[in-house]
Amino acid sequence: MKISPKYNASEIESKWYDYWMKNNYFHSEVDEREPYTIVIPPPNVTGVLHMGHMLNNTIQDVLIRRARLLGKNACWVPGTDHASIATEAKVVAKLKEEGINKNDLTREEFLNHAFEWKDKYGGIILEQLKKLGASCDWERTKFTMDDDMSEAVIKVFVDLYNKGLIYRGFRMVNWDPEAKTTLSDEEVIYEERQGNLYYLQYDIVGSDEKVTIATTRPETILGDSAICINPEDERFTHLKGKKAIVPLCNREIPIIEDSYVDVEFGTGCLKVTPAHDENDKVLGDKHNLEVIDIFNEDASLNSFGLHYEGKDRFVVRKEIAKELEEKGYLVKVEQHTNKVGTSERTKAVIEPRLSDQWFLKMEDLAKPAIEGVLGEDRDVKLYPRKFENTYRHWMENIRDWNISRQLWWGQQIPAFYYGDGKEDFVVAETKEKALELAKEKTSNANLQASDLRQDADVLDTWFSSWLWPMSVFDGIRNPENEEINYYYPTNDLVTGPDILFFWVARMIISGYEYKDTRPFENVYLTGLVRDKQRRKMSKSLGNSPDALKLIEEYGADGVRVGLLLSSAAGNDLLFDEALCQQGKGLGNKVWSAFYLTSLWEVSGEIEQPEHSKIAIEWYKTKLQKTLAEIEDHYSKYRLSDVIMSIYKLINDDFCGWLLEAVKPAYQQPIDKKTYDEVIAIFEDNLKVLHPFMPFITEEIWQLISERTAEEALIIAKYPEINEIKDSSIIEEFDFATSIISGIRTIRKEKNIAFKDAIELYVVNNENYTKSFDSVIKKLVNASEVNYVQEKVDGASFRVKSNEYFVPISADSINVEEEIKKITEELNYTEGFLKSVQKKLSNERFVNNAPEQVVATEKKKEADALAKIETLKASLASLG
RNA sequence: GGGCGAAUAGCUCAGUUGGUUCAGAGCACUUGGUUUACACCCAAGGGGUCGGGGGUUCGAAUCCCUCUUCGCCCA
Repeated sequence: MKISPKYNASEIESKWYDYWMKNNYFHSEVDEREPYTIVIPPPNVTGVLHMGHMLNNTIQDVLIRRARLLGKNACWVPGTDHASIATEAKVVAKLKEEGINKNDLTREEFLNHAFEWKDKYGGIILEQLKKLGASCDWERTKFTMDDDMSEAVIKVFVDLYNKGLIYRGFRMVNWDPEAKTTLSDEEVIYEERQGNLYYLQYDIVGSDEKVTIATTRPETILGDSAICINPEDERFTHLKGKKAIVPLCNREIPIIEDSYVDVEFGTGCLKVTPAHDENDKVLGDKHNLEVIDIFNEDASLNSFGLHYEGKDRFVVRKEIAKELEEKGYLVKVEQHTNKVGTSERTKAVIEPRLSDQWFLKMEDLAKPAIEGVLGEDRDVKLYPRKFENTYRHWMENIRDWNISRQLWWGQQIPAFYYGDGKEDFVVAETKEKALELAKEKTSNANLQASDLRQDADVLDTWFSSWLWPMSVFDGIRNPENEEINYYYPTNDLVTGPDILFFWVARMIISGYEYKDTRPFENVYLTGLVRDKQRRKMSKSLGNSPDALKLIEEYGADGVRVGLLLSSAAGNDLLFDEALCQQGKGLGNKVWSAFYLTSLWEVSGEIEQPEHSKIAIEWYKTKLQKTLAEIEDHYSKYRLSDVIMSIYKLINDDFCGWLLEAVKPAYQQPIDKKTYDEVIAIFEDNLKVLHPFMPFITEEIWQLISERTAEEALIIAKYPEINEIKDSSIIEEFDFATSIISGIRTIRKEKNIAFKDAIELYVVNNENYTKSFDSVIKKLVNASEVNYVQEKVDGASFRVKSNEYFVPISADSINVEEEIKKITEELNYTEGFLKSVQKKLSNERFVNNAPEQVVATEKKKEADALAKIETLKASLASLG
């Protein structure tokens, strides 16, 4: 068959993806083989592929494809996450564009819009993953709000409630006034903001005294319920037991004492606003203070805001400062930088707010998950290990998880209220069951379903994704089903360290709680993808390349290799398109090597030449050695080292040395034995490379010979890894490459064209094998390798204590230069010898160092001495 | 403010229990070359006081102390 000298990625990639799909290679079913399972970190259902996804999913695909080649039953479960806040925000924004206000819709109407949106945009990202070559079992695609997935979530909620682990609490939460919902601590991003520190004067009841406090939020004075001083602070002793008057609203508040107050900060005197600050809430509880909430849910002021009622907090901040100034309460304003919490999704400034929320008690649940990761047997292993410390710190200081969100898009909390009392509710999986429970609890048999009102809140998105590895196999609803028993626990999880706590830790927790086992054995934490200037890739900076365009330009294979070449686990990846170029370059190299073999005319008539025989023998050993190295890298999840080893194997060893050694002369046929062996080697190379470059390897595999569907590369058998009994051939070959390099250098220095054959003379002091002479002759175009006892006139070089001579015409020999070169080499070697001998003459070294270390030093000494002797002999003959 | 981690070639990083895998890789750079697979190529080469200082040791990139700089997480 005629092979194109150029490789066309985009055409070939879609061809093979279709072929793989058609033959159902990605699909997995329970069978007797060993399972290998990965669940995808479900991307947001409305998301589009970005560089982080590319990295992440390439790694997963490499692991899955490798497992498939190793004969395991590989199952990669794909899916998407409903991403409550992010998606709801997008739907609200879209409705707004259409002139529809969310608040004018019923819950059902809104959800209809949301599902419409999801059906339209959801899953785009999964289609994009296919372009990357992701070999997911698409028949298993899941969505965190599928009916069965939601059922599992509700079941778990009810179960945890019944275990007493879920409770309702009036707590200070992070309130996003824009999305009008609670955020978990992890969804709050703290930013440094330039603000003001306002110094305000409060009058003291029954005296002319005043007290000055400093605050960054003057609008909250309307919610003040105390002034607090440090009892040790002598400046304020005279205020003890007195009362102050809040400016503008003229409320009397107590002056309390607490050592919490930092005497250094501001005036050393603090206003206490329990409704609007976490620390103040603690103080308020301790001192039994009134709680005055001055905000509406959109952070505009309510009736406690007096004449500011209805105005936004930031507007009020400016206006109230002005009013306070006019009325003489404002002493001064200082510039002040403080950290402000903002919403990860809406960017709105977070308002600490007291409200009724649902919480999950974490302390006991976390214990097995701490032991699982940090215990001695490392039941769950984190790669790289440095994340274990971070994990420990978080898990040991874990706080209860606020699982309710004031949204509609998500699983509605299955709590049903039958009255107005705080405890007038029941928790059940369905309304029917709830009614039964409510009847029991109230002893009111006449209670109707219509009397029950379900909690309006939904559950935090992570409350569904923390069950992901179990729920995708229906392991919550049917805990003993065949699939969960087979595929769970899964093997590897690949994700970013930014969701170590959001997601990974919680899956570990739920795994131990519901299956009493780890959810996965290994967690590979990738780094973040950054640009060359180390900036995070983001839409707003516009520094994120279009993933699909990259694939178009470099091919999926090229992008995959480019991404992995520089991404050691846990290290940030500084993305540079040049890396994709390198990836594409490897593809071209492989293709061109294949093209070369396709040009060969094979003859059964000729014998295998010596140089081919020995080179193939060497490569086979080298391949085994590399396979072992690769295995070691895989076991440590060092995928960038794996691909680098493969890169060197194919680029240098296979193309650079082996093919050059066996390549027949122009228009000469190749012997059949060599051809067959090279093709077999090529096939092994393709298998090793397949997980990284699935498309081009399959293409070549199928072109090498006609294959049935059962013989496709994607399901081929990975090369066997055998222990190398004798690796001396590798060292001998390395010696040969040094000789070859030496001759190439001479050719370059003396301007000898490659087509002009040279003669080579050797003084074989090392007693080095002659096995590779045929290879050397071929690769340097030497007509003869002559073994001699004495120096020969011409250019020379040395490998260890062996001397090599290439006779050249007398006028191109520069004796002075030769002398200089050899003298330099001699000086270096003598210096080296000196340092070795110094060591060896140190009695303490000889007595204390291990025998082997001393032995190697002695060997160094002997080698150096031998070399010095040859160098001196050379000098003598020259001079 | 608390915790964790990092600093090695121009860049990105390896370097495991102190000693032949100890100063390495890839890229970039310089020089030369079409040699009938590949210029998306090949060959040869230059380049580092292992962040600074101190200590332990026969021996330190590696262990300890200290300083400097940077990153991440949490409050």
